Amino acid sequence: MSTPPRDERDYFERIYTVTTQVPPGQVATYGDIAVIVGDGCDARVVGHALGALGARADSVPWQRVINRTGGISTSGYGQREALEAEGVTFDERDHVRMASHHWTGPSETWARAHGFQPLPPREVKTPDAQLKLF
DNA sequence: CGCATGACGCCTA
DNA sequence: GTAGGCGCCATGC
Repeated sequence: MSTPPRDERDYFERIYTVTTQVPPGQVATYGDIAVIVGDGCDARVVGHALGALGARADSVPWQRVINRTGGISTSGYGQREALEAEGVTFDERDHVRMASHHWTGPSETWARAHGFQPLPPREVKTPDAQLKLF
């Protein structure tokens, strides 16, 4: 297939759909959502889409989407409060404990069924891995 | 059609 | 580890 035209630039709808898949007690980064949506989607676009939720904020768990540093990018929406209510824990720096709550992405079956892409495995930081350049 | 903005991310100092 | 700058894409005017 050359240049997947897709149906339309339903980036917003796709972003909302993927975000809804994030289970309670877990969080995903804007970049993660962008990768899952694929098709040129970018973390910036994800933030834009979530910001445009409006009344649909009640149907989409936007609170489970945070920045790559594990911090809350929003302000005045009680995002941290909502996450804590789900069991998400924060450290002293107001950062989510990603090691314990970072979403591993949708199941391969679900992703393919909806035309999305599963989240690639994250590199596990190990002391030995640093020495293994190739 | 071009400029400015934004709930981001990566690199460098 | 913290601070600043550039790049990314889509949307709105």
